[in-house]
Amino acid sequence: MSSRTGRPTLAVIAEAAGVSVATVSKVLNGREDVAPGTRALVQDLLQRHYYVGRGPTRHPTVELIFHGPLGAYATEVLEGVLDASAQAGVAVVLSLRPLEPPAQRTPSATAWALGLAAAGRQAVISVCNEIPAGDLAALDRAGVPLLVLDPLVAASPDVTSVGSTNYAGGVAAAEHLLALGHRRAAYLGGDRTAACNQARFHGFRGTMEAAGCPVPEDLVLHRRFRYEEGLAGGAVLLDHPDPPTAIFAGNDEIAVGVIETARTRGLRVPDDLSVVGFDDTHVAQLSSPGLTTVRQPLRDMGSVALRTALQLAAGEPVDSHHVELATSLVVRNSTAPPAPR
Amino acid sequence: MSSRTGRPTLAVIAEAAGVSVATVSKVLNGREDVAPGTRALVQDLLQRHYYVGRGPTRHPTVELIFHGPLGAYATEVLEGVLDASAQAGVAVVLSLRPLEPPAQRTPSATAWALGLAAAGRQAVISVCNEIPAGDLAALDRAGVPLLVLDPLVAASPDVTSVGSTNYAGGVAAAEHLLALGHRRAAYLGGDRTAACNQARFHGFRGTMEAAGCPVPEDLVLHRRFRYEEGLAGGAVLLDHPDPPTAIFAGNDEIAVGVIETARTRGLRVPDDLSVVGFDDTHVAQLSSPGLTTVRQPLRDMGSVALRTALQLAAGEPVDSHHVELATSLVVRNSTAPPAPR
DNA sequence: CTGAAAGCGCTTACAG
DNA sequence: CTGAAAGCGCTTACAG
Repeated sequence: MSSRTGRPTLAVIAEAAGVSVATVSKVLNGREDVAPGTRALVQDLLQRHYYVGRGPTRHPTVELIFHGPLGAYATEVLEGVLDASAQAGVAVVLSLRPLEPPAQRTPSATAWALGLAAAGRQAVISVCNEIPAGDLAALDRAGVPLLVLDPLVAASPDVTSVGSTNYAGGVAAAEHLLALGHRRAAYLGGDRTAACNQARFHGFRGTMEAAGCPVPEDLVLHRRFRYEEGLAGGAVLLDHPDPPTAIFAGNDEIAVGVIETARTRGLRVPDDLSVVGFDDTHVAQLSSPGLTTVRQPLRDMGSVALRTALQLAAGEPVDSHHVELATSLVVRNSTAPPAPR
Repeated sequence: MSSRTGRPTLAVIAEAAGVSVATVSKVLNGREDVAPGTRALVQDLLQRHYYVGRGPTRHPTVELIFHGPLGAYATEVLEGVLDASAQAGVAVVLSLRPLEPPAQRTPSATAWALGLAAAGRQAVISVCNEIPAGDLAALDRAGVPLLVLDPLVAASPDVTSVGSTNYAGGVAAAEHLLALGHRRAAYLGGDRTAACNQARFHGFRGTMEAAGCPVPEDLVLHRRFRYEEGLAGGAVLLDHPDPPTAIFAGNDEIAVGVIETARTRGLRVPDDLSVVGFDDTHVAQLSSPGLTTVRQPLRDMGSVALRTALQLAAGEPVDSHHVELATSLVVRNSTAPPAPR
């Protein structure tokens, strides 16, 4: 019947419960001044009738924003966010917001942020981006909290963010290669300005250096986090008159590109060249040979991001404005001791 | 000021426009009985004040549902859906709904569908699934239209769906291999019951047969659309006493698995074995050698799906309860003439 | 084409 | 702890 009549109203519930509309309203709004028995009864009836009210607050949503093309990285993050959101009973609205010069952006940052607030977003999760100051201010004015996942710029105290231990990951990659006996290793990274890229590089270079195997400057390349850059950057490194015996790539896609370039030159991986990636996305598993890589717990990062975003939305204090989840080395078949000279 | 006062109300707009609240309400609801000048004025003011009203209908959303783990396939579909949704001004809520036995499902189909309706979903897009009859009926009762993208079961007139020309894709794969001179080809497909898998297989087998090169029954395997199945299924096919010179895989992931298995056996692709995939996702490009594959326009399918879903939501008639977008063969380096015997 | 007035669904300050 | 009553934001049938 209630399906015939459309959505149930408070009046219907009140009628069924034998209480006033006001009381039902109180239960709905979590007021304290309701007797436990009454509350339980009303809550039960609300459920039974699939009461849903109106307005977006009844159906909380979080906006998850990616800024570039979606790849294997996005996929893992997404699964983590969706897992946590299902548990929290929050819907996730996905959107793509390419990073354009502010002037070209439509709608303006203000309209965009107000639109999100109006649509009832509890919070915004922005993945892997250097969020424009304009957007940040607009979100703030609109009262929508922001959480940055895997921030591209060093974590500022103004912005809450979740990342992984990129520096430690770089250290682990170096230690692995050193243990195998490599003394001459190269770094082929992603965007020079990205904090994660910098941290990976510094962990790697510092560890190699401390072991007496400094990474020569001309074996360090910062490109972009893409397969094509692995292809091209790998070629540059392998063209070196004294080429490296191992290459640590800024992410898995770059690593797979390097492997492909090695292959086209008749080099065998790992016999003639060792390659280490970063991320441990699906592409690392599909790679041939299987890619030794530094695993980022992207799924967990997604889950933590969502939960933290909801904390911010609820006005609860967060433990720290930036947390990092642990990376770990996953050894597969793309690394081996260097070929004897 | 309006930011201080919270969201603007109709009264604010009416005041600013010098008309009554009733008139503003009419403009908002698209009523006819408003003078064009008045309408324009009010609409302008509504914009300026970022009027947003309340209730979900002001902020239309479409629910996009995936049923398995997200992979490269999902990524492409997603981008297409998001493209179209940005243009249409509709938010996309993403969710994962694993296909479990109905009894184990929480919440029940009814509660789930009513929840979607209550949250204001204009429509549901379900990707690649055999939608349980219970869900279907529940959505229907809740008044939420459903669109299936790449349906796993043959398109029934009750359900609107968007797919691609799988049969033609199978034909194209066969023709390509035949043109290269292959006479003994195998099929390593995905789920036997999936309509898309069946269509690919039948197009392939029929074309091979018509050319006088029937595909032997023991060179046909239906497994699942996964890399691991390519690994294992490829081994079975290559273990055949009279192994095929080419394998047509049900999707790219399977194809990459086959290539890997070939490699571990010292077979070179394409010299010793040709492999054709299906989908042309990112994994086909990352594959080494680059994978020859039948391209599904997954992005376009996503866009069409969203637009069609909105048509259904608006009660507009759709051209056909099922449309298929064209597949096309993308030739890369995993196919070549068979090695001379 | 416009708006006064009645009404709907909900919330809240307050009396009991 | 409960609910009558006032009020808010919006919609709509209807009079002009």
